[in-house]
Amino acid sequence: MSDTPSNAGASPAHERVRNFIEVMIDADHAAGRWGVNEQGRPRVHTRFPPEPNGYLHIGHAKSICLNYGLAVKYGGRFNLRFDDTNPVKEEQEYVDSIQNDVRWITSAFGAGSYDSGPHAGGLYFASNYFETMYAYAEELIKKGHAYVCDLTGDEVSQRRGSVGVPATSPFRDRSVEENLRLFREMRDGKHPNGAKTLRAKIDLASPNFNLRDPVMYRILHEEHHNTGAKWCLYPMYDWAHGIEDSLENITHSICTLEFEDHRPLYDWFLRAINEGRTADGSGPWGKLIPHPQQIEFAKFRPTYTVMSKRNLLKMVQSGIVRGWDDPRMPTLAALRRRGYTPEAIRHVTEESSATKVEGYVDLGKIENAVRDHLNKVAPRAMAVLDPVKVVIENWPAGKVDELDFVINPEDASAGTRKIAFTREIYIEREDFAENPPKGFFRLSPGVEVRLRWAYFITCTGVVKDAAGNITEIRATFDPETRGGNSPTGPDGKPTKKPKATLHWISAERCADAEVRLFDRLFSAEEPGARTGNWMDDLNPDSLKVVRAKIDGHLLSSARVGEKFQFERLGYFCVDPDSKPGAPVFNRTVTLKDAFAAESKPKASVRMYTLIDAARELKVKAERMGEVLSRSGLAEASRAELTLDEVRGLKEWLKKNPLPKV
RNA sequence: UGGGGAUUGGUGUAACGGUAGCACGACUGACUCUGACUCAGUUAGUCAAGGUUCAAAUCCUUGAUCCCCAGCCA
Repeated sequence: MSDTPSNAGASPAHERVRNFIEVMIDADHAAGRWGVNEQGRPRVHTRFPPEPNGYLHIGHAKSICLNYGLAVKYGGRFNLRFDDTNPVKEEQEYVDSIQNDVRWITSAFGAGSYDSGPHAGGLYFASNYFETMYAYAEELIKKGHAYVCDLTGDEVSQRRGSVGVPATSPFRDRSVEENLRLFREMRDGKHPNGAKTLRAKIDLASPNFNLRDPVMYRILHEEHHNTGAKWCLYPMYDWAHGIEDSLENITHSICTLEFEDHRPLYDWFLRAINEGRTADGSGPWGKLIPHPQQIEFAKFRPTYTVMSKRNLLKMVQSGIVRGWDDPRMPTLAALRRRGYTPEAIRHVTEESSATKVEGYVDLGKIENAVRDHLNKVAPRAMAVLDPVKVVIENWPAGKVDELDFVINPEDASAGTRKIAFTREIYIEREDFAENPPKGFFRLSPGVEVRLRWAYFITCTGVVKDAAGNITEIRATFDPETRGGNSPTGPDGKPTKKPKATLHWISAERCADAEVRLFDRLFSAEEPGARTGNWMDDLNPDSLKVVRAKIDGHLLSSARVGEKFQFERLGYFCVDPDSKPGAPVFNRTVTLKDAFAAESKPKASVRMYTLIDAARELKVKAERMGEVLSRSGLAEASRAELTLDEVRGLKEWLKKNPLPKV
């Protein structure tokens, strides 16, 4: 992996550490498994296999980066495969959006994508393998490993058995001939939906319920987005998936943790197909087919959001958000629209590494990754979200001074451009205080501040309306400070050092723009943990729209998708809703704000409340520390504590143990 | 109560019988024409109890807690 600027999201630190999958690959390689590629490295061929039944979200991005990253790291290949075995839930719209999103995320590697470049393995559809899968199924019937079952779905459920009680099916012992005949009838549309299934004959008493004769095929008289009306018989995931991997000669079939107890089934199916097959193809069944290794890892779950397709769909359909790409959503389409970069997403997903530990990823960590990347690449501009007018009393009316504005202090090659300074300007309302609180060092009466790249000004007074609201600030400028530089004394050192530098906009040369300020969609780290209903934790203020004063040059030059840092405010991205002359900006993320953070109530202030809450946990005090460390989330939810508060509480308890009971 | 997983600072993650390290956060300070960035420093951890060993996060035993599993979804 190179360290090109486009690759800046990847820190060398975490590339040094191998995740458990890489450890496994290296160990397998040492044992001679999988063979080698052209470069003599372990052969690695991965895939990302989404079902096209929804939009991809940031959790999928982790899987994409993991799989694609492995291919890049080992000089292997990566396939995008649609696992489209259930026509009821799948749509072409999703097929299109997923391809777009996978291309976008993989672009962060600077090494092509699934369909171009050195690691392109190609684009595949499980539905294109239906014929082969069908042939393998007949083979299993002939080998006595599968049978047609006439039980209905309800009957199967009733007969599933339970812990220690085996399942039953009266159709288990049909002859091969009868099974074959019935299975062909199923394929030929002779039976209605649900009338019959093909089941694998494994073990009705298995403690692993997935092995209690799982269904391989169900009848679904349904149009498929790819195969149309050709089939009315569709394979189930467990039967289909291993075959898909095998046909594509995948080495490592990476999926999420909930499939761990499907792995025995994955292996059973592949072994059943390979039974009687030989390396050279001699014998009745032909050549052995590849048997990939299924590996499971924990999902990527950010705090302050919901991730399941069902819930995301509900938000879209109920109008909580404006669509799948509403910038508040965790979908990749939304993140892209909001201004996130694929490099930042890659960085944060890789930083959390592939493990088997299920946890949450702080949303703050994700936000931090975008800040880091955008700080390096985003050109600066000035905008005032909540303007208040400042009149420079000693600046001649009508005079315009063209000053130099540094486009990106982090990138000297970005250069400078001109900005206009005039008698009337706007500054941010929160940058002025008539009676400044302690620690406030922005503009207030009698105080001198610097205007970024412009002049030092000193506040001389305010103008108020009848209600006492400040409508205008009066100030004077210092002509010796042009460009924002202090005059220097005889020793060459600056004679003035204002404590604050404010952003500003010329009132005479500015433009108006809609700016959409997003906040987290939910007010709880784990929506629904408290009440069981995630809707209860919706943040009513997740979207705020303001009319802002922006740098005049942005009016004509800003293009959809373009990203800026509005100095001192955050990173912003031009939304597709923009019209010529009427740009719309999305706030991707704010800048860190140490002053604002300091103004928040300290955790210790609320500690007594927390102790009370802790007692209400109704857990023995002597076990409090343990309970909080292990099941803190659930208990805290019941006590309506936030995670931050639990952390504070844990620290407090360390220093002040509660009395033993 | 069956099966499958998991547990290391606030969070995430390394260490694979031999110095518990890294990143992020938080806190201090320095720097600064963004209260940003950057830099320096501080803070803080092996789920518990036994056992094996010169030596245990790592091996053994017992227990605790959390997650997943009885779709003709994936």
